[in-house]
Amino acid sequence: MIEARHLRVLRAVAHTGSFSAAARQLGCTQPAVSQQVKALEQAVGTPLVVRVKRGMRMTEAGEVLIRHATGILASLDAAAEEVAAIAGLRAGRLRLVSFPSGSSTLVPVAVADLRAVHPELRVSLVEAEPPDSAKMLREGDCEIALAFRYPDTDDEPRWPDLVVRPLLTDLLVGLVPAGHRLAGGSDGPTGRPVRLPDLADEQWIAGCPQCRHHLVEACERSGFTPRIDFATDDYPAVVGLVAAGLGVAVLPALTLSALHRTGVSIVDVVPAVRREVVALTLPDLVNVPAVDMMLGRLTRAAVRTRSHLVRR
Amino acid sequence: MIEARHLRVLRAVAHTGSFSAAARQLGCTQPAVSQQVKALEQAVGTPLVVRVKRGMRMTEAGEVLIRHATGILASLDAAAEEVAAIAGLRAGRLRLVSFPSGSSTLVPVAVADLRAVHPELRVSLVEAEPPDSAKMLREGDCEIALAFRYPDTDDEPRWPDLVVRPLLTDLLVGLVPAGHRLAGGSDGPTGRPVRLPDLADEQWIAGCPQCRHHLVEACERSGFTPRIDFATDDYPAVVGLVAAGLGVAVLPALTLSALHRTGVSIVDVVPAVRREVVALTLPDLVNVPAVDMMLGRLTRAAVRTRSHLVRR
DNA sequence: TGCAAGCTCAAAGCAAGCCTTATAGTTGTT
DNA sequence: AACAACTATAAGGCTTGCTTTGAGCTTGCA
Repeated sequence: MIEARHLRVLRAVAHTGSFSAAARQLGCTQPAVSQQVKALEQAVGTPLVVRVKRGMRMTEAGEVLIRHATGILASLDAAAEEVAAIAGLRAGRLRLVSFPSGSSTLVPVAVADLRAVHPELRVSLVEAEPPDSAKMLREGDCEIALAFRYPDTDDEPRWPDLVVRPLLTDLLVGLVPAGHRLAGGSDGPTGRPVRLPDLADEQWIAGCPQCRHHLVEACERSGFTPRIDFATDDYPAVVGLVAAGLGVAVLPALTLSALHRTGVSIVDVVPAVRREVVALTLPDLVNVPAVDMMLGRLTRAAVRTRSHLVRR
Repeated sequence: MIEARHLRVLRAVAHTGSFSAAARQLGCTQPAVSQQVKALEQAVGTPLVVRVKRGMRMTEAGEVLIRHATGILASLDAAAEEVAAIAGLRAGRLRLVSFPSGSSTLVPVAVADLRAVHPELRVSLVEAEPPDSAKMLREGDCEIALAFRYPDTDDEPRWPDLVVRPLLTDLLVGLVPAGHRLAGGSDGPTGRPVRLPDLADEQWIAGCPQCRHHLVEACERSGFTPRIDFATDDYPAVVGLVAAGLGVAVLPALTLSALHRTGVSIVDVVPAVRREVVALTLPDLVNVPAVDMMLGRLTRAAVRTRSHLVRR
């Protein structure tokens, strides 16, 4: 079986015309070259070089093999270079999946951050909610999935087969129309914290399915079932609906950080309800440079975003 | 450094989708595959396969490497096949150099014999006299050189650095015009043998330079200097000149075996003078299948030719 | 639910390959 | 004639590669 090492040695011999010179070029000793050539000759079943008084000469088989070797070794180098480019973040592609409020907050910051250092790395983004995003990750449709979980209600180790990198802890805040009896200011929770039962009689506007599901559970733990009149994934719409006085909402603060909040008032909710925003990836992928780098940038983005979030 | 072995393993893994299946395909155990993949991943600095629940999946770097690997391995196979074709005499080229009387007698028989078995092998022939033919061989201009030597006068080990394969022992015979006082029949030495001094007073027609040189030496050892009126490499011309009664000649029997010998009479010369016809090649080349095969065919041709030669 | 089969990984033992050093033999050069 | 350069060979050490064995895990079937 012909190995690349054989071809490298043969090429050096053909190029230099001597075993000793080839050894110097390859950075090894002359007997090593001698042995490799002999091994290759035995592998192909015919002599490749002929020792003539003045230096070496190739046999016909040797010439043929050299002609192939140059191309093969060039292809090998090209392959190594291309892989190295991917490993070195000078090329390649990284596929992200994120839930909507993550893709509008953490992801843009992290991607911009990464692009400043590695502009050649192509990053793609698809939106999906947590149950689906982990599935996409497992099926190889992306390398990193941003997801969230509600630690207090979900069974704790939620993705046992995945690498879970915590990014930030998001806080659920209440959203009431400006002028509402519970309203504070519009730029932050300036009014008194509200308890969920205080909102038992309100009309509700809910967000994404999982958030809605968790909201209903939280309310039921507080002793009432929220009357949900609207449910939409579109958070600007939620804000608009609340501002129009059509109801109240309890949303993750992260969803609000990228929105205009005119006409609404944000209030703290007690007891505090948190959801944990995490980045998920496959165990094998944490060693992929692009994945590792992006995870780091997401963490940095989370740190920065955290301080910009609606304050506790 | 990427080795061909790595690529073969990676290709098997990518093709089968599992380490175990790849091991079965490669004829080794599964840990061997696992180790090779790990070694390759370490060599390129990034994971190449990601272990997902159902089988294996390639990372982007893995996909890139696989894409190159198919081409590289195909090139390697093609190279091995081409070299094997040369080694197996299904292709390639063999360059012969021969002195004229060899190229008109031994070579055609041997080449035809070889071609019957290996029609794809291309054989080329160039004519050169012994001093030059050995030089061409040493300089790589041919693989086999047919040459001759006069054992009794030349210093015995004439080509100490070459492989000398004796083919046949050629006998020098006299050539006199039909009807000459020493003439016998025309198809063989039917007359009495002649001694060189018997020809001291004749006019001489000489052959190639080396033969002429040796002829002069032989005559001088017999006590006279031949009067050489004509000297030519063209042996048909020599026969013609003798037939025309312009002189006598002493030629190797081999040179006559391919010629019409009308008008001349062949006589033995005593004491017998012999030249040894040999095939020369470089020591390394005897292991080249085409060379080895051709040397064998030349030997067979010599055996057959010997019995057709003008008899003792 | 329990069991069997298949897959992967990790560790250890063994064999093979590779490289090195040292030596001898040649050739060409000073 | 001595010297320098080159190659082939042998022996030793070391790395590498492969196999075996055992364990953990998931999947599929009973």
